[in-house]
Amino acid sequence: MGTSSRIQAGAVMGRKGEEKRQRIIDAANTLFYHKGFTATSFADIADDCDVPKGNFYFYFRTKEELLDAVIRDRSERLAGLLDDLHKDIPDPRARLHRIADVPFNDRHEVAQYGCPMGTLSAEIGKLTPFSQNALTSMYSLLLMSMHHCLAGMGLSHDDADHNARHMLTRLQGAANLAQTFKDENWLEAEIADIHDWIDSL
Amino acid sequence: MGTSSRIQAGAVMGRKGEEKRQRIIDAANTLFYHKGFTATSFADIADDCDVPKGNFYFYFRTKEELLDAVIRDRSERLAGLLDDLHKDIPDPRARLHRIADVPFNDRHEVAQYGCPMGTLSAEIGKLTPFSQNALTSMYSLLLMSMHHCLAGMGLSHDDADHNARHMLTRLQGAANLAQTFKDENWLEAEIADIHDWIDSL
DNA sequence: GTCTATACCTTGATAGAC
DNA sequence: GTCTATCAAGGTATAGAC
Repeated sequence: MGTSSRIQAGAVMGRKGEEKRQRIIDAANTLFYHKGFTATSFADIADDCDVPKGNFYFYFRTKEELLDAVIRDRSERLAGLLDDLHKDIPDPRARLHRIADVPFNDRHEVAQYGCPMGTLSAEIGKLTPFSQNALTSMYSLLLMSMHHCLAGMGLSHDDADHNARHMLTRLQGAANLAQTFKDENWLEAEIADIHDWIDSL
Repeated sequence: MGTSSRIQAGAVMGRKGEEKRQRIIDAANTLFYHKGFTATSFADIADDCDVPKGNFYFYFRTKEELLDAVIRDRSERLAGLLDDLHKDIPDPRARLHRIADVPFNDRHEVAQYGCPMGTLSAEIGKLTPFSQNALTSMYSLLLMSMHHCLAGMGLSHDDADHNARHMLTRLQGAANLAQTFKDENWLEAEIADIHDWIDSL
């Protein structure tokens, strides 16, 4: 948090400011997910977080900087989630099953809005390289977690690499098609297959 | 073509008009793919196709109608491509291999802009149900072609369903992640795996 | 430090001349 | 039928009062 505000607008904030900044990020996070980055306006965000839109520029110099903060915030949440799984579930295979279930747990939203990372990445990848790094490092978190599980299950380094990529690909594709067809069953079916595949390794 | 113009603006056009309408669709098609639907303005399209933007409304009542025409145009191209494959390659397994190679053949563009259908679907799915049907019927074309190949390879109806879904999921995920990482190798690696998988069926 | 008022630009869409 | 000129609305961003 201190890290991310350093590279944002040079603002020095008190406790209240930090809290307000977070409110903006939270509202933007949801709206970028539900409507997309380009289709979301500052007015939309302002309505949702009760901060006047003119005030946004005290916390973020541009819309892209807000996007960056949103992605970093998501990364931190994902890192926390993966950390928790790592602490709570020592068995690597069981843990991998739980990772496969992450999108399934949100299947209703995923069928409506797609994968929060995948849809944003698809949009941003066309627009600007600005937040490219933040996005790929977020995916790398997932890949590393999967890799760690697979290695723990006895796979070689190369095999773990290969299968982590494979698993992420399937999850991403399932999320995209579940959204396209507005059908959670697509996600459900493919994730069920992934569970079988994990057990076959 | 006659069919699609009927449901668009009530315009009656001559040969020149049809040709101009097609120029608009072609330019919009490329720009929606490269920049996204929301981020593409009529001014952008007008610049690329040498038709004054005010004139667009003679051919399409709204931007959404233009989008619809773009998707229908893509559908016709895909249907033609699949038809050609069907005529040229009678062996179902060989044909399925060729279908798997479709995104691979455009790997350079896919690594930059993602899957033309998948990225559009991810964006549009959040905005409006307007072109939902046109999009899903386009995916259904692919699914049916895959299903037909799989059934021809001796799989039961249910197995063919299941595996067509699985294959489409992998292709879609591979395209998304290739774009995210700006890395054609991701696409290449996953499609290589799909070829192995096809041969294992 | 925080927020209001607003500038300036681009958007999708329209009206009416040719 | 085709296109130019323009609209009202909404976009991001800024300047400056409190």
